[in-house]
Amino acid sequence: MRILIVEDEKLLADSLQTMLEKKGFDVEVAYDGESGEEYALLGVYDLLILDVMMPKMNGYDLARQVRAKRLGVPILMLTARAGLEDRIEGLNAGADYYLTKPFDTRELLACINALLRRQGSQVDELTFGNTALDLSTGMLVCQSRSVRLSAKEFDVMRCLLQAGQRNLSKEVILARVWGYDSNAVENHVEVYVGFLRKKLASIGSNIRIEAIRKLGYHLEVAQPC
Amino acid sequence: MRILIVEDEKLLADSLQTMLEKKGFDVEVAYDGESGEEYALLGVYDLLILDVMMPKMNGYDLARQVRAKRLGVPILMLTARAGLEDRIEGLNAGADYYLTKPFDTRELLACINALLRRQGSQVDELTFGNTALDLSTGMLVCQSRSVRLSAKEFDVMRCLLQAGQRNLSKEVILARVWGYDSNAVENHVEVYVGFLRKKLASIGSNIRIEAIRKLGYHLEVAQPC
DNA sequence: GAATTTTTTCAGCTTTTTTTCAGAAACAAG
DNA sequence: CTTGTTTCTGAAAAAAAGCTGAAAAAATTC
Repeated sequence: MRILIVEDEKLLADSLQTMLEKKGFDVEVAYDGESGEEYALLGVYDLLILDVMMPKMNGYDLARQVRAKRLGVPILMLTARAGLEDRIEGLNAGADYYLTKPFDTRELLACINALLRRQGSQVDELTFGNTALDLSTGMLVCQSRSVRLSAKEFDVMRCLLQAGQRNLSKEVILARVWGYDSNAVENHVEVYVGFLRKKLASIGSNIRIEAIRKLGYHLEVAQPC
Repeated sequence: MRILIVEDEKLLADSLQTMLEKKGFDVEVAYDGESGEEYALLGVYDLLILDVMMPKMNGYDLARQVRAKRLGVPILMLTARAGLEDRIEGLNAGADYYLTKPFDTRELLACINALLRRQGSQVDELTFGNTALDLSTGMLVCQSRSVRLSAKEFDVMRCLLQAGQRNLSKEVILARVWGYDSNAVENHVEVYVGFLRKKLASIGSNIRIEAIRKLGYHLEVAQPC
């Protein structure tokens, strides 16, 4: 997830960069409007954070340049100018959010998440070992390989991932996936665990679904023997 | 462009409605959280404007419900609660913008425009892969070749393009194209997806309309194998 | 009002998913 | 080692979801 910060207050820019990098973003910084434009127009970023008042080119004009080039990247305006007119100008120039300095770190992060979520570039997933279940597409992903899970496979896998290393009885899985009052039997769970084990193996996952007699299932990371 | 306002202060709600209708939007209003939820989950709106403090269900929970149902509709939170924690909760609940009362009409409009712009609702062309849908002529264009889409084909294609790589359930397509109260059935969507696939192929588009069982459809760029 | 286009309906087909079942394998206890 | 139970598994049947072509109905155009 690549973020470009365009901000002339070096101190603020750098602390922002540090903070966002800690959160796992890939951050680059430009210290004036013109070089900011140069970077932004590369079109490689998932989010732009722009200051308004900057040397050489202000944030509004930079936003307009970006939009004129038809780049759809979300833009977060970050500025000390709190006036109503400023906010309106910012939004009309093509910004997607207008945040006023001084701002709280958690609020900034919430904004960033909201903007990335909207772009669909934020994935929500459950992970265990080297494997992730993408909750929006129902794909089981391990490094570069992935398989699609059917609806029931997905439900069972999600239960297991939510429980993690904790144990889950077949009864509970049955109730959560097939419903409390269905007439499904425990063999259904066994069959689906079988399906899942095959698919996990097919993408080279190190997740093992471990059975414990009379108790149920739980996940483990396979030991390299 | 359909907007749903969920707001219990009748006076405010109605003046908002009037104002937005003057601007050419198609506006509906719900006066409490529960009926708001009912409307919102129909999936037919292009924007939700939610108050936070409401009888029966608050705006945060409503936003969470909408997101839980995987609806990507933009949400604008409109509220008197100006606190930092409130803003953060709102954004994390799934809102896209947090505007504090009292607000200026022009600012609200700028926000609405920003949100709709992001959805691609105000451009005159939607593109994906090597193919574009011209919204003014209803032509599907791929390089030099193009076909005209019928009205329904156009509506379905627009939904799909707006969602892009994100998934769209048949239910939502049905609601957006045929209306939530029509007696259209899911096979209609299947038939139209069939029509669109034929037309896409006929102009050499690299867009594939991918079906995912139980989930719906989404677009992909066909890989050159 | 005839011709054309668009939309709806529907039945049958293919594919995928889910269920069923019976036998094999694994395990724990005596 | 045997026994009884539990879990695993592969194959087959059943059900569900999606696709498609053709025809009927409705709307639009000329």
